[in-house]
Amino acid sequence: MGLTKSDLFSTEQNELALVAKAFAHPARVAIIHFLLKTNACVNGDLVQELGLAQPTVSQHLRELKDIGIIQGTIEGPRVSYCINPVKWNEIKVMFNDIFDQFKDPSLGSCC
Amino acid sequence: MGLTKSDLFSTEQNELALVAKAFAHPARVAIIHFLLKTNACVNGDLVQELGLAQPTVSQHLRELKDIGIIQGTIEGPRVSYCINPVKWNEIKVMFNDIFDQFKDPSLGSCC
DNA sequence: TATTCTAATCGTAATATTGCAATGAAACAT
DNA sequence: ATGTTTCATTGCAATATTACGATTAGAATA
Repeated sequence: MGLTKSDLFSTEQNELALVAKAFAHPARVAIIHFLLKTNACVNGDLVQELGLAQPTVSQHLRELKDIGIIQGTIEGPRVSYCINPVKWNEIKVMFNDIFDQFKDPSLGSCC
Repeated sequence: MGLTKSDLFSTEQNELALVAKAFAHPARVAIIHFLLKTNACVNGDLVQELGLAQPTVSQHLRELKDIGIIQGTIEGPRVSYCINPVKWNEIKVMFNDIFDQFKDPSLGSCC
């Protein structure tokens, strides 16, 4: 069906799934990488960097913005995007919460 | 088009995107949560837990298995799934690598 | 062997995602 | 004002994902 049954799951589970989607496409990972490296950039730079058409890049940027992981400000005819520090930290905490929940059962593990 | 242009991106970017997909659906997050909590379980338990049909759960399990984040062993008529400790650690490192690449520009940030 | 139980697979329908050409909007320059 | 530059939006085609009913495969048991 392609329709996720969000109501079956907890708010945390839905939220994590949403945030994970930011990283779930290589183009968006590449955008995040680039933003981390340059600490601010514009759409045009990314079109060069990624090799995707301008509307495609713009769309990925909007998704990242909707998720909240990046933010943008208008600079004359350009737009500057950068990582949202607060959200970034929230996401980091969310993932580390999960990662740390796993206790390696070194004493006779499961399967 | 719906066709990801993987060849435009680096191996790391594609790999991270692939792994992120494990977390990019609330049902899979719920499965991971459950596996973390119980440290091993079977498909049937998950059908109860998730409220999704058995084939749907089975499909999500296979995706998680394909990604490598979980592993399963046959136990009579049942299958026991659990977290793959090695892969789990790899994924943890991958995400933390990215998370730690961000230096908060507290001194006059970007946008 | 026949039955039963559990989970995987197949087939299919519906929705989501990815990508781009064309177009639009906003700021700036001439 | 007209053109230019930069990015967003629209509209559409193609592929991917999600979900489930029906069926199949495999193991345990009667």
